[in-house]
Amino acid sequence: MTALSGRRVQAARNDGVILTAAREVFLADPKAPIAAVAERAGVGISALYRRYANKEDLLRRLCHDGLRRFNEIAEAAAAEPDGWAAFTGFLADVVDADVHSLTVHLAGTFTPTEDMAADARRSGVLVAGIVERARHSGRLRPGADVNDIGFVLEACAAIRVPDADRTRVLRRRYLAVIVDGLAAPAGTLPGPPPAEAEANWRWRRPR
Amino acid sequence: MTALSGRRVQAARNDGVILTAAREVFLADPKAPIAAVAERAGVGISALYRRYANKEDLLRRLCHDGLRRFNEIAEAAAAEPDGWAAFTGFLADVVDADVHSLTVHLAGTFTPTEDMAADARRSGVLVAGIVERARHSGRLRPGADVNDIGFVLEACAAIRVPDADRTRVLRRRYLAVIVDGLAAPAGTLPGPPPAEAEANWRWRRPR
DNA sequence: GCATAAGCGGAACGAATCATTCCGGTCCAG
DNA sequence: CTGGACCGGAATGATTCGTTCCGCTTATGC
Repeated sequence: MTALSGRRVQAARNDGVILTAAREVFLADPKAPIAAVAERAGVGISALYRRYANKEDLLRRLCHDGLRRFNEIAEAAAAEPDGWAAFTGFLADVVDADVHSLTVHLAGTFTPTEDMAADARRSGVLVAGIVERARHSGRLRPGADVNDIGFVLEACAAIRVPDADRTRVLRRRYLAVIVDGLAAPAGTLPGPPPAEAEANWRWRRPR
Repeated sequence: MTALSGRRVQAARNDGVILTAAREVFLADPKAPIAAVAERAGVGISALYRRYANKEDLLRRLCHDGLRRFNEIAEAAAAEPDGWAAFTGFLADVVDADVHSLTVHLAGTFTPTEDMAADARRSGVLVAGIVERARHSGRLRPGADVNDIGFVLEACAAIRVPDADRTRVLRRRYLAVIVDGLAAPAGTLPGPPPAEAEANWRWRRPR
């Protein structure tokens, strides 16, 4: 018997426990101390340092996971045949996954790896495709731009109340408002859309 | 001659300089040290401590000023005869004044005074009036609620790029989207609107 | 003129706060 | 039986900040 109730299994379980604990803690307070994560996970500090060389490593991992999750969702949206449904479904899923709160608040606390930069480039491509299909469906307001998406998600991530479930519901509420605003056959939007540089600066690596 | 170039005048000028410096610094980083404010203002730390007993006092003052500014804008909106224009103009002005970024991020770092709580109550009343008039104009989407306003403003305040002017333009852009979404004759909004308690918890005083 | 003190710059101090290391322990694999 | 993987948590050392303090400058009141 290789697995079952051994020290190894316990350790493997801790891997997950620590990661979700870290997610929860840093979601609530991006500047939280490492000790808070350990406490939340119900493990000692050593269990953390055995897995990650330092805090920055953990943060990087957390963000990279979020980025990958984002890309998964974006890829899933490609499967939806209706371009507009793909677009709105994509936004809703990303908001639900709460991927943005983390990446947004943790930005600048670590230097992105080349891998992350690559994944970030990939999300750009994926989102561009989703927006293009939405535009092609004829329901997307003219003037809406690929680079608007990140900011829209950021706006939703800003919605917050102490209760997590309620937060999700409220975010959906305002996302609905925004989506309707993006679908409106209304006039032109004020100001130029964000440049790519304005949308992606978080993932840019220091030279 | 009582005023002109005396020590008194210089001091009075510092009052303003310090306040705007503090606003700028804490807007950029809510956890900024007091020394950063002094540096930005081009004065010594003593100049700060001569005016405010401690950091919390300064933060309170800053927030209270913001709250008062908010109420001024709300009162000004009452002068606009068209209910819908009053509503949209009010939102635009508040977003431009950038009143929310401060109050939102600084919440919890100090305990509100009774005066602030009173002003907060007053803004509730003012906003309720504005929303009521918007509803009466027939252009406000059914289901939109008074307590939605704070969250909408919070969402806009989350929009941020390094350049301040560009930030203002982008915020206006997404506010336009949201306003169109709030005007849409579209279907009902998902989930119940925020309860008053969810909208006002920042200004509640600890018992 | 001159003593007084308001107003101020900035160094010094002391309390926290953290990331990280280290020192035993525990308990499976071989 | 035993070496080592795994872990809890105290100890450490650096850093960050709020606040205080000291000495200087210069209006101002007499």
